[in-house]
Amino acid sequence: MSQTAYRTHHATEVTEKLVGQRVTLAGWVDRRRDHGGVAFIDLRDATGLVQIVIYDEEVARPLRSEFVVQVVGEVRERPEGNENEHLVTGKVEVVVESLTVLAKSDALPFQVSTALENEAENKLPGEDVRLKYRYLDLRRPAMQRNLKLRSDMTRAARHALEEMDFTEVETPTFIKSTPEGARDFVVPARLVPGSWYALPQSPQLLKQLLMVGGVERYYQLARCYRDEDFRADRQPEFTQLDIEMSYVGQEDVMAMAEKVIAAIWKTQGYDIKLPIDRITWQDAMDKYGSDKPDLRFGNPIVELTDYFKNTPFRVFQAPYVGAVVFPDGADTPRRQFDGWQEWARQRGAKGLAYVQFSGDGELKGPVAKNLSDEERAGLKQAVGAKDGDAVFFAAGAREPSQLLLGAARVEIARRAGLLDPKKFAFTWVVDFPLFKRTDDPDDDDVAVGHSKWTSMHHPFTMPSADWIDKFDKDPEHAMSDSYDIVCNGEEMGGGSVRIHRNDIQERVLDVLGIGPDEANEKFGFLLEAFKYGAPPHAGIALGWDRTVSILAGEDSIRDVIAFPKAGGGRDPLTGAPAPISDEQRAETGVDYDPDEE
RNA sequence: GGCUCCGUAGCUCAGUUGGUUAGAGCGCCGCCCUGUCACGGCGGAGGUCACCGGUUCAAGUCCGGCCGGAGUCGCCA
Repeated sequence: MSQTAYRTHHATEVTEKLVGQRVTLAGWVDRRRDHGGVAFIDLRDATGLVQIVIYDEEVARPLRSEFVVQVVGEVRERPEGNENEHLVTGKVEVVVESLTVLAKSDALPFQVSTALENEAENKLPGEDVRLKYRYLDLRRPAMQRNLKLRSDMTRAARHALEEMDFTEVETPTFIKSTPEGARDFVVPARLVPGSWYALPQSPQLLKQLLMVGGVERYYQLARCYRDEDFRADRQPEFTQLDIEMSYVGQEDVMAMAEKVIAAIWKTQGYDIKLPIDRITWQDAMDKYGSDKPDLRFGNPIVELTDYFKNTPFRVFQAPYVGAVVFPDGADTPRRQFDGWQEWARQRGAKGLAYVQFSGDGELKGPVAKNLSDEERAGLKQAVGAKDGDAVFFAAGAREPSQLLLGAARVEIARRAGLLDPKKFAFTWVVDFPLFKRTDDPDDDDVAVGHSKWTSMHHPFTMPSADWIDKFDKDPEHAMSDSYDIVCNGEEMGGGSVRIHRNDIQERVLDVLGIGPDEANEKFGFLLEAFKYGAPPHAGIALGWDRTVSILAGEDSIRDVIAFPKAGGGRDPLTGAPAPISDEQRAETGVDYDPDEE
């Protein structure tokens, strides 16, 4: 790193090579160890630590944690036996000639010392405290690493895309509300009282307009906004790596995306085997009870509907019966199985039926006695269990049962410690249905559509080739050209071939219950653009925060965002959101009523 | 909006069956210490047990309410 007005070197550049040289360093006092007569300071900068030796008590005594200091001194080898093998700079130290306090620090609300980073029992403060003092939290090496990782990934993605002749285009963040399904954040338009901008949930329609505009290969790190409730992996504003291409089909986009993903993972030394495996949406649901299966481990769901078709057990007389093996779970104490019941109830299920295959081959558990002799005899083979395993069952409607089993499958693996964050299992999920049934067609909150059908992806998704002529005759079975990229049970991103013809777009909208008037009002600009020669196009968007958190091995996307929001959209640091003055409010035109005057 | 969990010192937490003056580690302040590296020693400050009410001779502890936080379901590319 280069020399600046305040330093000649960074901390970790101070190694044996510099012994005998005079250096000037600047950084924080990470820790002070004062022995009276001699004192040591760990000086921390962006690169790491180096030990400073001070013989002058007057200089050492006033120093406190997180003081910003500039140190001039000579590099020398540490005395025999005083090396610190944990530090890159552990063979040397800097003997202070002069030390300047550039800035003092009050006592900290929590400790940020690097030394505490490696101690497992050192617990982080609560997230609210971390976010209130985010600038201190960011000094911690773990956060520094995450921000650097994110930057490295961004650079790699940009580089890979530029190599493939993509053009980065910025799209506006004050737009007309685009119907993606989520609630929009809106901004009052002062100059047009009573009117509002929406912040984009994604640049979907804008990038399609870019395709019409002749930008054949577009990408953007796009900030997106959705006004929905919170989760650990959800923020009201988030970033997508948004990509769109003209004159391509599904395979072209997937091949391109694989190159980008491989380049990103390569920054951390991982070589991803290409092409990435694929699974159909139906298989993912049937085998893993999820449209984003975690494939770091096996143990698929087994369907037993046929097996139990003549069962005497009333609970299993259902449209769907499935099971998932709980390896070596037979000896689980009753209390823990009760815990699983509670776990299932929290997910909205009535419970989680189970049996145990004890070591002597006997079938135990509350469900066992309800089964016929024949069912008991063949069960082990039917579900693929072995002696010593337990098996969980779900029975009822197909999809909720599969989702429950899928969640149980992951929970079993989690408790068994099989979810290694340093192992990455990618898969494409393909062959999605075009539509899904809405639970409540009369629900006013449904942003798009007033029929019993809603888009699985979004309303601009192209039906697959063999459904183009008939998707509106049989919406239930119609398939689409869309694809999700999944890693470790998380949806990293998704995309689709888009509709570029108004006749198809209108038929899709018709299925969704959106008539021509409503379509024109909401996105007539897109339909009009399609009148003037729209090339076939397709694209994908990667949820960038989530992608970074996966590669960083962080559970929460907040740990890879410099200044994330806390729950409820609060920012504990700045206090946003906050009330505005009456004057500000009046200027926004929020209270404008066209019927007055 | 539903469900679960949490709220005790600056931070992380303990606090038994309700029982005297509410504790620990780290941090902070003072003094001592010439080879430490999560240095050490001695001393000290720091608490409306989130808040309101109730039961009780007695409440951090039990009950009701309320506020705040986290997770999750609903919701959400």
